[in-house]
Amino acid sequence: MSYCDTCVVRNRAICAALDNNEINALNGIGRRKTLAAGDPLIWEGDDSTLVANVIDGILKLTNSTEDGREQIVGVVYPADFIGRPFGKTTSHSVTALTDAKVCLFARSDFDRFAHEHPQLEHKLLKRTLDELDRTRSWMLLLARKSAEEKVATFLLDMSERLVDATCAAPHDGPLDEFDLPFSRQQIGDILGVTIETVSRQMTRLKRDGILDLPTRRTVRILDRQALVDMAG
Amino acid sequence: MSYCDTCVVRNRAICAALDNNEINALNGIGRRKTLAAGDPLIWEGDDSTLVANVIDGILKLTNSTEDGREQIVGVVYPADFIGRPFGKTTSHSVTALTDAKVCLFARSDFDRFAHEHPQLEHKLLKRTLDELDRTRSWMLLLARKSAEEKVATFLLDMSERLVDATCAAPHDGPLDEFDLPFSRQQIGDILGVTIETVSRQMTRLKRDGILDLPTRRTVRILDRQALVDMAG
DNA sequence: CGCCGATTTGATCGTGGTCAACAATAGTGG
DNA sequence: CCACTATTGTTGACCACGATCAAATCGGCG
Repeated sequence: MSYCDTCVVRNRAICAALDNNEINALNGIGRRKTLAAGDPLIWEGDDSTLVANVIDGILKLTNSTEDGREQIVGVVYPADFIGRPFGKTTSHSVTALTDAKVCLFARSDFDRFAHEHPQLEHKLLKRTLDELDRTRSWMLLLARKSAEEKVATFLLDMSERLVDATCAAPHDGPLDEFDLPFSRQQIGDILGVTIETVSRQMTRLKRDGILDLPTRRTVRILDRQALVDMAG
Repeated sequence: MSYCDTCVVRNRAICAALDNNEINALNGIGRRKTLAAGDPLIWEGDDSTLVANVIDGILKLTNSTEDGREQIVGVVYPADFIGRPFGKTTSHSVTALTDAKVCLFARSDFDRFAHEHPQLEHKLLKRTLDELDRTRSWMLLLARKSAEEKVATFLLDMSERLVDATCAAPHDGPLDEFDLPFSRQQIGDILGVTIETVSRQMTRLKRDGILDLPTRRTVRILDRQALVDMAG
């Protein structure tokens, strides 16, 4: 009897590539860990000794300059994979944004296991290729878009990404109302702007009737088309 | 007798994972293609029907907004892999920056071949993970660094990346003199700044005695430490 | 030599950063 | 449940960096 039997991401994480025997073997080398919001999991520049699957919660990947400027270079959701297998060092920090549960492996154990299970590597490869595409698209936003375009793009992105988080209704398509899993500071760190700029743009969107902001964390999209036009 | 026998990147590209029999099989589904500087290979949003290995030359990967702003999201060198296997669409354009030679595969052929050769997928996975790390580091630069820091970082990056291009001396370490494979416009597109800003920063570095710029494309680093300090 | 594209240089302007004050919300203990 | 505090978010004033527009200069090539 393994933890995995009851794992909510069993069929969405890379583990979906494995049959029951294999899952049991994997279970033998992994362990669960619970993180509180704000807890670090991996530090930038650490030796790469850990990899993990996200079971529940949201975590951020960050890079920082020596003088403390921080950039969020990725956000991981349940079923996503964390860490740098087959390599010596990790180039970014991983920190829980919400309370989170992860399934943790020693990198060396995972590397060995992956090597013996090509289907697992295949899943991981697809995931990594997807993530690379997403990351590259984000570069265009960071480098070329105005603050207005950044915020509009971000909100649209969220309304799509958070669909399975709110697994409530089986309707397709993006959400028109959702709770942001980020503070204003974190949104700034994602978009490469300051907290004040995020705030000003949000206020403006509300004033123009494109959004409603019932609470600080809640967003209701009133005019999606306007947002799309604005996203550039 | 296959093309691959004489391929200069045979032992550096992902093909290095294959033995001679396998290489022959791969050779059967690939073909060489020559590109002139400026030639496009793949268009953003195309159906993903091609993948390739770079044999010689340098190519850029770009994303663009509808209104024509362009961002270079990646640069590929000999032995690097191009394209999006196991997926439906490519999210960026690929264009030759210099005259180039590539080894081209139909995506479906490559996908099938890769599936049957886990060692190949493994190499590709490592490469993709490396590229993802590099891309994420670049996000910090795009989002948070000043023009001065961007240019300094870029020059240091070039002095390291171009080492094997100039396979002349067997000395390790970065180059202190090299020819940029990019125009000022392209440097701007990599750093997310305008051509004028690149030019001004370069001029300033020269005036301060940190660089010498014998020709428009040649860079000689006179004070590497100053550049490092400046890169932030 | 003369042409054309690439680059440099200069002048001006606007976006978003910075600094500072204020407001709202969440969290804590009486 | 409310007062009090700490934290987070909002708003305003000002300024700097880099964009934009424009002109001059360089360099390669016929």
